[in-house]
Amino acid sequence: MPPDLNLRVLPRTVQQETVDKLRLAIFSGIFEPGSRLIESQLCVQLGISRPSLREALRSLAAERLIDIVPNRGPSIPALSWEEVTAIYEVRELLEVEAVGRCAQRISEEQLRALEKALCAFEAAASSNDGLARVTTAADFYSIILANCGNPILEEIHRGLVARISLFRSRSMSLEGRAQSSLAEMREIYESIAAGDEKAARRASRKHVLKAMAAAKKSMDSGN
Amino acid sequence: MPPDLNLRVLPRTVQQETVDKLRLAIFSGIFEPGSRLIESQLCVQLGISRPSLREALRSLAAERLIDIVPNRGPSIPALSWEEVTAIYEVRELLEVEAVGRCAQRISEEQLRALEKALCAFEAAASSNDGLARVTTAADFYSIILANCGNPILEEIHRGLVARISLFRSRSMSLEGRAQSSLAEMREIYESIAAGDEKAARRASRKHVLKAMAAAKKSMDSGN
DNA sequence: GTCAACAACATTGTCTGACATTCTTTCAAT
DNA sequence: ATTGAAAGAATGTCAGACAATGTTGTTGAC
Repeated sequence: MPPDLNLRVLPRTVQQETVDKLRLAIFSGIFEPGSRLIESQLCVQLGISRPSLREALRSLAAERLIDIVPNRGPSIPALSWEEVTAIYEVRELLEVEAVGRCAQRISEEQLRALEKALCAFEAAASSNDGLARVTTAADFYSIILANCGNPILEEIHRGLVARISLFRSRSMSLEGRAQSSLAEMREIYESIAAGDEKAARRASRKHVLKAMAAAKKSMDSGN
Repeated sequence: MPPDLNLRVLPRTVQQETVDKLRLAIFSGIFEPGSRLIESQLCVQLGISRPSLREALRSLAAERLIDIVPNRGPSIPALSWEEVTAIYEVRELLEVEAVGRCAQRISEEQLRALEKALCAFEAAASSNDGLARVTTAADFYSIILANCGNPILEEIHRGLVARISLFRSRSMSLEGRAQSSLAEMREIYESIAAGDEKAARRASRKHVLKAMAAAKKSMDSGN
């Protein structure tokens, strides 16, 4: 028997579907930060039973995508700027490392995929579709992280970025941010394509720092 | 009213207690890696109902402390060496950063606490109490991480170390590992005490690399 | 009118029990 | 020995219930 033929189709359970749906809902910002999630309401809206919902909520709480206070139930975290800063700092640490490794080891094929993702973001950056900007940018990173050679790094980075998804989408709709973001991402891409690890790390660090500055700006401007 | 007086005693729910108990049980290695956890058995052993147990299991799964495969249920992950390596690499990234930051910002008081933790580990290292070695070593890091100034870094580091707790305790009982570990930790402590960030980072990196080598050795030696 | 106590309501935490679906194992037949 | 089918075990999911806790609104006192 071929040893690693992973053909098994994982059945999707209600619990998993629910986690995915809620995660997406949180990303899309339909829940106000700080607002509470009422189990009974969610059950009706999602068409599932309370036990299934509660299991899904525990998963999300462990991912830090929601807070659960005993006897008060789940709510959307209202991140302070200190927390956001802390997340961006760790993100920088991980992302710079990932970009550096990626520059050393990415395949031709994946590099082409990365280029394609960059083009997609370029198109989105010029458009007015806020959602498209965020998702295409996410695709770009996702390819980099998938090629850094360390799945744990990838996993943790994904978790961190998820927690600040709202800030990212907000700051991405800041005047001019999409364009400068594009420039920074192009620099990252060029460095990776050239296999220049040092330059790639530099570009990546610059990009994260600018993203953090933009997030702060969007946060200060009240919105 | 004093604004930030966080006096609220968070009630502990059955679910939380269960998560903690199971986490501890996993750390202590009473479950064989790869072995399955049977809900009905755990319910009886923990004296709780299935819904509560299942919620706890979802939390642990999100922390990657257990695997859950649909229709097969939860099991203890059997980490491959590749995965362990990946975890150690990210741990290095985070821990080196934390140690470096800690060297710059730790208070006198916390420094004394760190020294005390080091002494506790020194005592444990000379003893034959395997559990004490692991816990005192964990205390030492925990103080460092708590003083790195970034709670996210701390949180993620804790999660990562949890996932390789078994390897850590195994390698710590390797002949001579505790003593060399002590020397490395003392070097870290000295650098932090001297406020020498560069040296602290160097010492930390060396320590993690040696720990990883020890883990590999203990893994290869079958056990 | 403002504030505090209290009652009514809403929500969560937890359990029991049930059933369909999906593994897993056993055992018989080829 | 391999295959196949049937029995058994375990999980996924739901419905309903009730106590404990939080929240809200009302009443009454000052």
